[in-house]
Amino acid sequence: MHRWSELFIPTLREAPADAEVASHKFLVRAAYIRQLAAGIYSYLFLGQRSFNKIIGIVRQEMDKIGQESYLPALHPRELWEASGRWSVMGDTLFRLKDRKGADLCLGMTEEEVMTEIARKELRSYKQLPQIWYQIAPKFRDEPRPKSGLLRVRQFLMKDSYSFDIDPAGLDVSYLKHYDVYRRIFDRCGLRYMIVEAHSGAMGGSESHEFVVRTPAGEDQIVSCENCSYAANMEKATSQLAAIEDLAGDGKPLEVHTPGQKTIEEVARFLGVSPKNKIKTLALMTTEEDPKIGKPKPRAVVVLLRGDHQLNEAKLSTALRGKESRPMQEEEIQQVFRSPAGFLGPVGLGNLATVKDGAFGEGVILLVDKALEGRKNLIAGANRADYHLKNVTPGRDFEPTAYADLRSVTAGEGCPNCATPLRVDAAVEIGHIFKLGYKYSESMGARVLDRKGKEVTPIMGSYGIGIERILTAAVEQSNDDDGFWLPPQIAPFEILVTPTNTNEEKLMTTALEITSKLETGGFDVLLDDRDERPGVKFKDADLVGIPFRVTVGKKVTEGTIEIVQRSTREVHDASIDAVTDYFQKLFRPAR
RNA sequence: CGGGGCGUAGCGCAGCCUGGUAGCGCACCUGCCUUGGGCGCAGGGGGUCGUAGGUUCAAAUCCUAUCGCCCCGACCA
Repeated sequence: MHRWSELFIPTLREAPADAEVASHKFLVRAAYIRQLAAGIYSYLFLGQRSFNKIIGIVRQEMDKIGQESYLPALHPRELWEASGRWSVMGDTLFRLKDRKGADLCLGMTEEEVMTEIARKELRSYKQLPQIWYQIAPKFRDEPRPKSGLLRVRQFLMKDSYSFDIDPAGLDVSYLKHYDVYRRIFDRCGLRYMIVEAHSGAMGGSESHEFVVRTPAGEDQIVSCENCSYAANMEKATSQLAAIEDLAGDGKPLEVHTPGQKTIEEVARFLGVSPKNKIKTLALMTTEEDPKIGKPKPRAVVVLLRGDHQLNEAKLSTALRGKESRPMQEEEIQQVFRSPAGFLGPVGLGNLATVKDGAFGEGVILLVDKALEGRKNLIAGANRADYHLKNVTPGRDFEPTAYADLRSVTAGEGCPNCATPLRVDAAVEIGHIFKLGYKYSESMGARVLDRKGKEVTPIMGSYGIGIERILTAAVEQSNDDDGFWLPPQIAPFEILVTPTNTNEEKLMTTALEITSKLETGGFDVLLDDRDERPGVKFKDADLVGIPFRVTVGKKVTEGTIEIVQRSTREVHDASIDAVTDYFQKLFRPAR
């Protein structure tokens, strides 16, 4: 029997001053977690119990499609160099040296280790498909840990990896995960959405995120309330209302725009809408120079409609997976021979073209599709205090390529049905995606197919953030006094509260009810502390347990109270009927 | 990485500007009292003022450095 008086549940009356989001405040106040360092948390008794419940559900469902394993968190550098991620991951990868000076890192995910096992052990198509998973800590040296458990440097992840002989096989493994994830999140009692996601630059063909809408979230998701369209911001597209082009049929014409640098300033100065203006962004990327075998900088110019925002994930896709950064002032001078603020595409020499799917020499000029077919736009003249009128893409400059580069905003038309889209913040709790051949190829995993030919297995990878399930649940269900969890993931399902432990009748009844409920298969916590009722009720409201049985004065009439935390609904039940009551209530969920 | 803020008892904070005995509320311990929404009275314990250096007769307070934590930004040229 779990007696509160003997347990370590240090609830707090006040939240730590630096807690901003509800889940952070309440998980600390309710004694689920304590912070050890930035983005690093200890899980106390209640928190760990809740995580164990979540892990239990995840494990039970994952066992239906995969095999559990447990991989090291400490990885040798060589493994990550083989996949190329040692350099790609930058400072987000925790790195350390052992006593001999050998480089190691702490795993962020385990593609390398899983693929290493596959490379060494898998020989034949007969061994495929495989789905291997684990539930283990992951480490990421986030530039900015924040929001309690939402963005941390160490966290628990269920990660799984599939190996298939061909893309059709991958489709099956992917779908299995899709279905199992739905069961997992359903069982965890979350209200979640499934959205199309950016699959990363390297060959990922399909990807879905499982998200929970909450203002505390860091993801932006775009969804349609009319049809089923839903995607995250990195992937979302929309239909745009037609824009009336400015009149004019001449060649580009310089106009004096003294000191007018920003889109808004220029538009106001010229009396036009930002929608008739071109936004010119100057960026630098790096690429391998085949002649010298070393990376060299490469200029990228991006054009967007004046009121649109660049989406970096889409840009990265358009650049074949390369990262980029804004140009420095000197670099802008070099490429444009113009101060920032008056940049434009007209007259840019040395533009790259695309041949055989690769960029040729020169400046890469990427133009957002929203500018395709537009006419008579305003753009910078590459000269201080001047802009150009009558700029028409395709006539006055030739883009290297048109691409979808902009972020969708709320109210734009759904790509399927034109209904205005909504944009919401959300927490990502799960992500599945088709990796393709990236790791199996780079790390040299090969199997023989039916014909005895060597082929590279195709992979998928799939993650679930354990802590985020709890965090999202708290964000979804809280009020001023605390939060309530779905019984399936709550540390306890029922809290039994005798209002006065000094009254023998109350205590014996509370003990009796507690043990009956336990016998009935419920997880029960008995609040046997010698505290005033107010204190116990406040704690009861705080700690996330979805039901409370109050044992008070009415025991003399053979009655106790059952309180549902979510609604605060109270009803009386006879002492003998308590177990029955919960059995009926819980049966649908069990 | 850029900008801002904060480090004083377990938690929340005051004191710092204007240098001179380290305080308040909650929590904790003891006793009494109370028992349906963080009750009351009395007594008590607990702090290297983040760390290091400097200025000074004297530093929580002024100066410098450093570490930690939080927030905003890191795209609109």
